[in-house]
Amino acid sequence: MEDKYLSIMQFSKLMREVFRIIKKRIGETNEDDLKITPEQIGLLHAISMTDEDVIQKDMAELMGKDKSAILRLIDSLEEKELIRRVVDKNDRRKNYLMVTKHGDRVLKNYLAIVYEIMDEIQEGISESDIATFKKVLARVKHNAEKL
Amino acid sequence: MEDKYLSIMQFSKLMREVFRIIKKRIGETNEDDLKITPEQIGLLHAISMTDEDVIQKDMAELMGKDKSAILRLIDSLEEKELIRRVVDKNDRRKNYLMVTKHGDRVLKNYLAIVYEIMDEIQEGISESDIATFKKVLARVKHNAEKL
DNA sequence: TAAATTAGTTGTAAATATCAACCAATTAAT
DNA sequence: ATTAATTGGTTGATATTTACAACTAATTTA
Repeated sequence: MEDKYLSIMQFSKLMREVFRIIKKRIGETNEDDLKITPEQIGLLHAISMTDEDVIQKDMAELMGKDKSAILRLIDSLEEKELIRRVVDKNDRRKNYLMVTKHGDRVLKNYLAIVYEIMDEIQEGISESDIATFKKVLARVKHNAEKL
Repeated sequence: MEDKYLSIMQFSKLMREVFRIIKKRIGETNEDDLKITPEQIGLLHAISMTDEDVIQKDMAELMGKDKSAILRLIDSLEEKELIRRVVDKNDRRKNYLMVTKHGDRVLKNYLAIVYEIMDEIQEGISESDIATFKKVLARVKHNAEKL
């Protein structure tokens, strides 16, 4: 009956599974810098990926979270010296979010582990199926944004 | 560079987006019974879907969470009278988890909304692409379980 | 019968989230 | 130009979820 639908429940579980694997691998490296929560790395990654410099408000919108939630994530990233708040000279209400060198390094190392896992997780799946998967995902994302 | 990989970060964001939409739609219905968290409905759904009667330990394994986390989710579901704990007569350590009529009703109504959203979210995607998507997902899940 | 295992519970602590109230800086309106 | 409104960020309060460890009670195994 629900066969034609993507199952959001199964999605959630898969995500938990993947983050469990990431956590395990990170633990094995003994690199304390990498011991960072999914939410924190997600935000760091998002800040690092944007084409333009961003302020806190931008990230709240981009991540689809309340500005206070973002603020606290930023606090935790700043405490770990992975990013820095830089006040806009022209509009002193705004904090630009800058990734530190250390932040770059940590992100890179983290992603290396993630890609390693992704390689294993995608084993046996053809490139064209991966492409289709990504195409569907992009479309779903597009459709979802309008709702 | 990271083009051949599925992006776990984007995945997370999409999931948040979908749950945001669900929450919004639920809010519009004004049905208080449906105001239930994603984790709670996820567990209710999982309990309802199993072929055999399950105990708490089973759900912890199935959901990939600590047994105490499951226990507290069960507490919250029981408080809302969506499920009931029933002690096994032969082994009094075990609690079978039974979905109440009310629980069935709430789950059904919730899923109706989810399916409605899924219809909109899958618009413009061919059935064969959806099928491929699900195939990939199943394979990913399978691969992930071994790690 | 004693020891080990199993299922569930409780305490504690951390992380995340939202909402509302608030301040300070900036912009718009009268 | 002064007041009013808006904007970006912060704080406080509260709720949910999670894991880990220590524990109890019931059942099995030795």
